[in-house]
Amino acid sequence: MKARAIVLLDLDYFYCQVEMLRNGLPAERPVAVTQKFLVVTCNYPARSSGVAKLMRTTEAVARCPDLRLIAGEDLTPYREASDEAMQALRAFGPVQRVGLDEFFIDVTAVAEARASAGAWAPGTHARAAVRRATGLTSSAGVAHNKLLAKLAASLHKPDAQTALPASEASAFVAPLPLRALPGVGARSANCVPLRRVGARAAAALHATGCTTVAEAREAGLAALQRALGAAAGRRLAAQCEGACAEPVKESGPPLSVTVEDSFKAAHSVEALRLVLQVLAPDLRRRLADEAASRGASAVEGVRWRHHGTRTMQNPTGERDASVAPRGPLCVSRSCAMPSGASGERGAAAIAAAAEAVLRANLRPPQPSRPPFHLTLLALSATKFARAGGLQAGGLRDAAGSRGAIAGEKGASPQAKQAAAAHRDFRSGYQLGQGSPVVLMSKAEERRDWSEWAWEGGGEEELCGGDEEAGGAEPHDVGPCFPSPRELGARSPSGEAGANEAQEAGSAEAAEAAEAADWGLAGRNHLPTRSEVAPAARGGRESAIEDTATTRECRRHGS
DNA sequence: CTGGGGTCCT
DNA sequence: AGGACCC
Repeated sequence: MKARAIVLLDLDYFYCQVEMLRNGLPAERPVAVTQKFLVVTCNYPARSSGVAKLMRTTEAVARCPDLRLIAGEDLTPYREASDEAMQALRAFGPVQRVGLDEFFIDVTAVAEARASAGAWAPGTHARAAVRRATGLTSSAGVAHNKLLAKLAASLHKPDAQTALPASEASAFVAPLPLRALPGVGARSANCVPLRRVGARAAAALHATGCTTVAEAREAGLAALQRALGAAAGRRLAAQCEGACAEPVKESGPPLSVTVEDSFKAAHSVEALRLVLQVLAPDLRRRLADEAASRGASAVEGVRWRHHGTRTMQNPTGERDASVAPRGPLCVSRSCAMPSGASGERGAAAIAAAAEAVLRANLRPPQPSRPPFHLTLLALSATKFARAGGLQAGGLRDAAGSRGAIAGEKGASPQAKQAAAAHRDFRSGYQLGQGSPVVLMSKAEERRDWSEWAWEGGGEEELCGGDEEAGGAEPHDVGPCFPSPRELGARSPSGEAGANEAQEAGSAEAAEAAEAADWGLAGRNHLPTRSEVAPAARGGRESAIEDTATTRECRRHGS
């Protein structure tokens, strides 16, 4: 394959940085973005005080009394910032978005075009463009393929980048734990107790005794394919050499749109209807947003989760069989997506279709028992028609989407009531008298949680080694990639102060260095095994989203 | 006292 | 349709 130049750009502590910009907070101020009772992301001053992602807010404040907490339930600003960053990056080549805060860019063509005019530094320019467009700092990895770009990006952050020369690829990946390779998840690696690993593939991989890339490499292709199957084994073997032929797959409009909510319990169709009254308008609105390219002629999927079925915390799924039939974690069924109606009538049609699916698939009520016990409900739109086919019918919604959405800003009283009731429902609070919704009392809730508790502690303990690796300070990596003069690069965009924190080196020198590093000529000091391994999985931003609360905020116009 | 979305593979 | 993986 022709040599490529790939950039992985990762927006630093994404939600938190967006909020700091919006609120004009100084960089040194410790800040955390919360959802419900959890810190979902925080900036580096907060981290240095011991605040971590997914920490309870009470614990975070105890560790860092100065911590500024910002509610981040409304994802709208994050979606917008992500879109703006993506737009800015399109100038550099095809862009593949991963979550809201990561982007692969294939900069090969642009790099070749610029090469004749001298050295060109893709990571430096891409990060400067994102900063110019959004004000956000980012970290990047620059390499010949997606695998190495992704791994390199985690070596230096925030507001830094790492180029990884192809000549170093093999030595670079060798000491990494297998789990560090993208695509090798908890079920494929042996970092979790085997009793949680149902896949025979994982057991087989574990049986090979491989925990690091170097060991897997020695096991050989045949062994990996026996363990993982032909395709996955081949891919893993390639990754173990630092190779990755996977192209940057340009992200277009989404292939599916899902809205979902989880809750303690829904025991009645009435309760589900209440949830649907929130989910359906949200799905319809999301579809209207996307409709310019696909419209409403999709398939509607309805997915739900039975309480007590197999989960990560409850692998065997053993529980009260009266409300928790044995079976998969989530059940999904689909039906034709109602099309043609817009606005609230469209939402009502979606809700009605979903309710019909649920009624047809959930066990009918029994006299003395709750008919079911669902803990999650999702609506999704998939299998979109090709753009050409839509213009005629379903797209009416889309054509007027702007106006329609604006017109919905003030939600109807019914919608507001449904939203408020739904919020209460999620929180476990009682609704007014005569409510048809079955709610759990606080006592029931507690009992329920105790039954869910799993002996031996939580994920953190089980994956302690992994967590430890994730917490490693990127700058402990030591002298390796990139060279110090690259870190000193100023923005080549000419924007004053774009990288004011960085000191030495001209932009030209930095460009030459970076260009050399991802190209053929560069030769960097190699990190030692112990330096690289812990850092390789570090520093990823969590992108936990709480769209239920987001919906409420948006609906209530705040 | 983890989510809510996504995509891809089987 | 169900998982496994990613953020």
